[in-house]
Amino acid sequence: MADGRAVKGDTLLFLTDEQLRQGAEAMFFAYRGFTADPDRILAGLSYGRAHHRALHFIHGAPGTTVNNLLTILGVTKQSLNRVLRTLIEDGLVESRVGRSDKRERHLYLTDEGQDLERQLSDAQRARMRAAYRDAGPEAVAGFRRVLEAMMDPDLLRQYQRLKEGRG
Amino acid sequence: MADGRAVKGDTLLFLTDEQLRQGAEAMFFAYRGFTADPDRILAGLSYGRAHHRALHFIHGAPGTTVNNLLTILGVTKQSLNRVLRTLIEDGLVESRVGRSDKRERHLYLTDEGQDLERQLSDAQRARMRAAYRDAGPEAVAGFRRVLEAMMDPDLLRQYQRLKEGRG
DNA sequence: CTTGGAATGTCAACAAGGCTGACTTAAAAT
DNA sequence: ATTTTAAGTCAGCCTTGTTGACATTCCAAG
Repeated sequence: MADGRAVKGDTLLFLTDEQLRQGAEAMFFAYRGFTADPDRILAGLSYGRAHHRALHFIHGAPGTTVNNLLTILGVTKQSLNRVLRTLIEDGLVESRVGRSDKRERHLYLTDEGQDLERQLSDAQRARMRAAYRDAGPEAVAGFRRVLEAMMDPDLLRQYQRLKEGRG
Repeated sequence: MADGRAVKGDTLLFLTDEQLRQGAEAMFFAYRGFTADPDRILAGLSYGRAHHRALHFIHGAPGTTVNNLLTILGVTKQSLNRVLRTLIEDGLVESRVGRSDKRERHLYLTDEGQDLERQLSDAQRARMRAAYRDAGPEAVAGFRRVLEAMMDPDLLRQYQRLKEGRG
């Protein structure tokens, strides 16, 4: 029906409310698909999505501190601590006292933690790879561009600073 | 770094694991941005994301049954019922006993329900519209294509059947 | 017509994972 | 020496998932 309307200065409105609504629904259903496979794996281990997120970001920035992780994940330290405690107790994550600043705890995945993280991310990547293949390279570029425009820019900057900081 | 590798038959691998990882993170951060504005509105009303979802899909398919909604939302009927009960008590949703099958309850938004739904979807659409504008029409098309490829196809079909059924 | 099974929705209780607030400990900064 | 910061803990609350038990209604097989 109402197809894309072309642009005019910056008052451009190339999308109707209905198209935006459909976009929101697509986002909802796609996110469900996106988390479905890891969720299935986690369910059998008495872990949840919160554990997956912790493992993912520790993997991506080994040696990161608790405080960094809090900022990235956007949860309270009490909430993160509950998750982190079980991961440490179960031997998936190691917490080392900081050398220069002994107040800090630096977080690392153990071999066992690496294994689970890989299992989870393999499942998730398989789904994404299939979706990317179906949609094609140009669609993927657009996908990434829209996602980036949808993020909170402050958070994005913080995250990039974090990753650069530990090369 | 490792840029897109071109395709070759169907063993195409135009993306590295690292690029897929970044895609997953983008999805995570973008979803946070996507839900942030409605969440803020809901927080002041002692409602949550579950209420938003119910309002959204009742708006989109007025007269739908509880069972339909369960399928779409992917939760148990007990979970949905709690949310629905508060919405009905608060006068945002009306539940009418089915005419032909009295076991069914058909759901409608009241005027007040319409108001809140609109407030929430306006906030969400504003964010999406901004992201779409930043990314441009071609990116949006790609975005939609990837999202659709990422959904559970069964669920998608069910949903489309539902919407057509009450065209 | 009756009866048993399936579908639909409700109530109760529990768990995960968010949250706030208050507090301790240790180390760093002033 | 004092204040601030990083991390952790305990207690308690809320939302939103889950199962299990149950009532109602419909429909189909006997």
